[in-house]
Amino acid sequence: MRHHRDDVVRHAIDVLDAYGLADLTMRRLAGELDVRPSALYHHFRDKQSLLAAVADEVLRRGARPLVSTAWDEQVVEICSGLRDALLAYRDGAELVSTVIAFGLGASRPYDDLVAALAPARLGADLTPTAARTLLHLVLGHTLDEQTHLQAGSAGAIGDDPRPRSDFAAGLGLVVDGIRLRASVPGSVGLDQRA
Amino acid sequence: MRHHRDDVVRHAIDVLDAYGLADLTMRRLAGELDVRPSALYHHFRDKQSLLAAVADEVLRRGARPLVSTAWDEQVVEICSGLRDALLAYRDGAELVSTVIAFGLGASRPYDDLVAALAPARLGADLTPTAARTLLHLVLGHTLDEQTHLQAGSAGAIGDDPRPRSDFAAGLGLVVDGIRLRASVPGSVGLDQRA
DNA sequence: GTCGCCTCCTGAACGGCGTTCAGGTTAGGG
DNA sequence: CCCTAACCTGAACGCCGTTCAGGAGGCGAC
Repeated sequence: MRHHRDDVVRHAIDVLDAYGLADLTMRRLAGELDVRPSALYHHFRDKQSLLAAVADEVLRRGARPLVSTAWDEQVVEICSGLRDALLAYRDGAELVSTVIAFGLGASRPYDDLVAALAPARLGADLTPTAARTLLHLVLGHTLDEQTHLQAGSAGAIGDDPRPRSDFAAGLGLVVDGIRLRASVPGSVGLDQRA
Repeated sequence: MRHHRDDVVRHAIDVLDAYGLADLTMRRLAGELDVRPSALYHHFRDKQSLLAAVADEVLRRGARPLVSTAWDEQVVEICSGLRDALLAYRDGAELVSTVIAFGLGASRPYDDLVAALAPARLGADLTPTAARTLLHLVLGHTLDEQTHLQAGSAGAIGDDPRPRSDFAAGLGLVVDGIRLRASVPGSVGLDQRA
């Protein structure tokens, strides 16, 4: 049976989730598609491009529409949604982190953050900095979290799991820092429990 | 000539700086030491352990004593020092990031941050969270920065370099967020330019 | 002085990886 | 029905990390 680009990406996600990023190899993926490895190079220039497409698909599947109107709540939504998307597949955080680090794709979360931060009217050119800071926090934290989760679910112990809502706490830290520089205060002043 | 563990680590750093992490291979390192690859396995159980030792040495070489007394200034010192250490060698940020992510070593910066944050008396168990948040910021940012720096110094253009003091701005964001939760306010209230 | 030990290393192999390329096959529109 | 483009094969290349049995060499103990 012959495949298209999308079939390859779909199967790649299956392999990723079943065997992990280290075992997401061109040969194994080809085997899963019942095809010779060289066939994959008809669809992707190299493995990096494949991984970029896989990362984009992981993010696409995890995408949710924003429901908040205040910029700070939107930021929290985007970051939490990104974390959920990364946790949805084995090694998702590692995959997306490397793709972003090499600048090959997965730029959607950054763009969304910049858009959400725009109404805050941060001073100078602080908006990209804030967006990157948030992105680094989410990627780093989720990578940590996922590594420890998977180390725990395998036999390897010796690593205490992360506290329950560590993510929310770290994110709150950064959002507060951003809020201090905002000309438009977001939802601060409203009931924080709302 | 026969080598010790430390010779191997030293040469590994040379190879890292000259050829990059991707080309820091057991075979190339062995070649540089004028030795067969299998000889390296007398000194290190596997490549991961080697990389952990290399990361530790990179951090050790970059270590500087703290000069500040206020906790928030110490935090900035530690983070800036870490960034400098990572930038001192090619792919330093990528190396240390992966070693930390896999939990194989390079725990010094985290421990230092926890120690520096202690006097702030953050609520609940927020100290480890704050330390990790800072660490993720520094690692993520520096990885970004170094990637773009090296992409620029190679022929590959198309990527705008990061603004000059983007790092300090992002760090300030997070430190302010932490300061909001501190029972001991650090150097706030003193002249910020001091 | 030589014996034995411990450290360091060799030589050779194993299985796996990403990637290339010339050429075969097949589906689907004109 | 044929042609073209999309898709794939088969075979190879040069890397990689890692293992293992065994050889060499310095050095302290006797």
